[in-house]
Amino acid sequence: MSARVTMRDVAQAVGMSPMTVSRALRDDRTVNAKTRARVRQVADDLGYVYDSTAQAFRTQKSGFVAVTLPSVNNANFAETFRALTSGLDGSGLQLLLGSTNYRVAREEELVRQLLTRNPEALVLTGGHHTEAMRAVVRGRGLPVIEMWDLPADPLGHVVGFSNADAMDHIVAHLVSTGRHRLAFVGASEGADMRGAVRRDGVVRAARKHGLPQVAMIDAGPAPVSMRHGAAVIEAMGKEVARYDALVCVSDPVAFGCMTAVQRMGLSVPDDLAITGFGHFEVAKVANPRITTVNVQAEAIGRQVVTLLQGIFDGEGEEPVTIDVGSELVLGETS
Amino acid sequence: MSARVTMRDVAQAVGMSPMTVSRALRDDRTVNAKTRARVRQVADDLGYVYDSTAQAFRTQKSGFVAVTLPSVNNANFAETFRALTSGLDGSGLQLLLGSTNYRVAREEELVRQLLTRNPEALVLTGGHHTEAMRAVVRGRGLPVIEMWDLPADPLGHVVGFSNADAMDHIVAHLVSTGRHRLAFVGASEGADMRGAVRRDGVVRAARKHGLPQVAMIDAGPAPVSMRHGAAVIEAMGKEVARYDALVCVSDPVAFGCMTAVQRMGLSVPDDLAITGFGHFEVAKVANPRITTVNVQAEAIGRQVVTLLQGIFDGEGEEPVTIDVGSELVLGETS
DNA sequence: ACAGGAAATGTTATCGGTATCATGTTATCG
DNA sequence: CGATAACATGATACCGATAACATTTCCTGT
Repeated sequence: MSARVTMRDVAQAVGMSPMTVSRALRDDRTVNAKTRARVRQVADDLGYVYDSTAQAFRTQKSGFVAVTLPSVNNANFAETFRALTSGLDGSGLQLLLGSTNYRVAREEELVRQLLTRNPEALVLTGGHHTEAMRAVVRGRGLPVIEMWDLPADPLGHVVGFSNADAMDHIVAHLVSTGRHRLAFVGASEGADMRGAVRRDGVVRAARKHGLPQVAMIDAGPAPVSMRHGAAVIEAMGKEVARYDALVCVSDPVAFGCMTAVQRMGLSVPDDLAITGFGHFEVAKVANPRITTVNVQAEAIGRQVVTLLQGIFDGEGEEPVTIDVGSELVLGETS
Repeated sequence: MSARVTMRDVAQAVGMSPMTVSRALRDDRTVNAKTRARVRQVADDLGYVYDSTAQAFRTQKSGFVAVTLPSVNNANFAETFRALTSGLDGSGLQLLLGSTNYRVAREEELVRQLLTRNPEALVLTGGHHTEAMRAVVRGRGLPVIEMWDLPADPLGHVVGFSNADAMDHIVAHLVSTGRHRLAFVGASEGADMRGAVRRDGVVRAARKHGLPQVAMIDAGPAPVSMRHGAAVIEAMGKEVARYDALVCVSDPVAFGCMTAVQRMGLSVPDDLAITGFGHFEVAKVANPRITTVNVQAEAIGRQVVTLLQGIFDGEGEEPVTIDVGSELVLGETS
C-alpha cells in the first residue's frame, strides 16, 4: 500500500544506483549479467511496476501509435485493427484507438485529443479531413498513414484502394450479365464520405456504361447495416422489383436487403441481383453467396505495419502510396 | 519547425508566467477572463499542443482507462466497447484497448503492459485470469471492473450475466418444444474460457432436464465464426440429421451452421432446430430468424460507464456486482 | 608489476506541466 | 482613509526515468 515503488526503491534494495537499475531492466548489456538478474529479482519481489509515463516524458517517445477508425463495430475495420495489433505486438508500441463515428468533425476533435498524447505516428482511416485538421497534423510533422482510400492530396503515406474503381468492377459485371435497372442502397447523404464516394462511383460507372440513371435507396443515416437494409426493402415492398439489381454499400446491407427480398417471395438472383461490398464473412456464407468486392482489410493492416516498421527504423522519408487494389468476388446473387 | 512549442513559449509570448498559462488553458476561473482569452489566442497562434504526457507524469493521473477484450472482431464486444467509448466521451478519459485473443496468458501479459501506463481503472472482459495476474492487479490497488461474466471470486466490481443460466434458458426451451437429441457446436477445448463455460452450461442443463448426453461438434480453435460453423456442418454432411437441435456457441456460428444445413436440402427448423447466442444482428435478419439469447452488450458497456463515473466521483468503495441478465429471444429456428 | 583499455557503475541535469505556497493588486466597507 | 478581503499572478520544487558524461573496477599483455 502506501507509496508506489520506484526505481529508486529498487536501487536502494539492491544497493546500486537507479541508473544501473534502469539499465538492468532494459537489458542493457553493459550491466553485469549477475547484477541484471539480481535487479530483476528484487524488482519482482518489491512488486515494482515500470512507469511508461515517466519514460515517455523523459525520452519524448510515447510508444503510442494513434489510430482512428470510423467505427470499431464494423468487421472490416475491426479486421484491419486486428492486423495492426498483431503486427505491432512485441514491438513495444501501443495502439491508441479512437472512433470518428464516420464524421470528419469528430475526427478533427479526436485527432487533437490523440496528439496531446504525443503519438509517434498517426494512422487515419479515409482520406477526407477538415482543413483545420490537416493543418494541425502537418504542423506536427509526425508520420501519417492514411488507409482505406486513395486521397487526391495525401498527408503522408497511403495504403488503400480506389472505391470508385471497385464500384466500377461491380457495375461492369452487372452490365455484362444483362442488368440495367440499378438501384444503389446506402446511407443518407451526410457526413459519411466513404459511402458518398461509393455512391458517386456507381453513378459514374453507370453513366460510363450507358445505363439509365441509378436509383437511390436511402437506408438511413450512417452507419447502416443488415437491419437497415432489410427495413428499407421491407418498407418498399414489391416495388423493389422495379429494379433488376441492388448495388449495396456494404455486404451487411446487401445481406439485409437479400433476406427482405426473399421473405417477400422474390428470388435472388432470378428476380433481382444483389451485390455487396467488403467481402465480409456473411457474403461468403449466406445463401446464396453474395457477389462482392474484396478489399483485403487484413492486407491493409499488414501493409500499414510494414510502413510503420520502416518509419521507426528510420527509413525513407518520401511518402509512399500503396494500392492494395480490390477484386470482384463472384457469388450467386448476380 | 525546430523545437516544440511549450507552455513556457506561450507564457513568454503573452508576457506571463507559465503557471498562469497552465491555469488559463484549464479554464481556471481564478485567471482573469480577458487573460484567459488572450492566452488561448496566443496558444493557437503559436500552434501550441498540450502535452498530456507531462500532465500525467506530474499529476500521477494518466487519464487512461485500460480495457481488455478477447477480440475487437466480435460484434458483441465491439458493441460494448462502443458504448464505453461514447459513454466516456467528454469525460477527459481515454480508453486504452488491448486484445487477449481469448487467452488468459496473453491477458496477463497485456495487463502488465497496460499497467505501466498508469491507468486509473481497469476493465476486464471475463472472470477467468491467471493467479499471477490477479496478484499484480490486487497489488496495484486500482479500481477493477470485470464484465461479461459473473466470476465466483471477483477482483472488484462486476457487470455481467451468467453464461450457464443463459444456456439453461435455451436448453429448457428446446426441451419444451420436444427436442432431445442435442449437439453443441463450439470451439475446441482450449484456452477460450467463455466457450467452455457455455459448453458446460449446456451439458449441465441437459442433465438437469433429463436429456441423453449432448454431442460435441468441434468447429476448430477459438475464435469460431460463421465460416467455421458452415464448414464443420458441411464436413458432416447428412450425418447432422442424427440430431434434432444444434446449440451453437454464438449467433455467427449458428448462422453458418444454418446455411450449411439449408444447402444440403434440410429444413430449419423442421428437420433441425438451431440456436445461437448473443443476439447479433445476423440472428434478427437471417431467414429464418435465429432463436438466441440477448446478452445486452450495450447495456453492459453503459453500466460499466456508470460504475466508472461513480469511481471517479469518489463514491463507495465496496465492490458492486450488477447482473444485467439475459433473455431468450425466440426466432424461427426452434 | 604496470600501462592501457574494456567493463561496470555512478552523478547530474532534465523532459513539461502543476501543487503549493507566496506575493502583489484591486475592490469593499465601516 | 486605512484595513481587510477578494482577486490575480508568480516562484519554487517536483513527479520518475534516462541521456550524457564521469568515474571506478577489473582485466590483459608485456
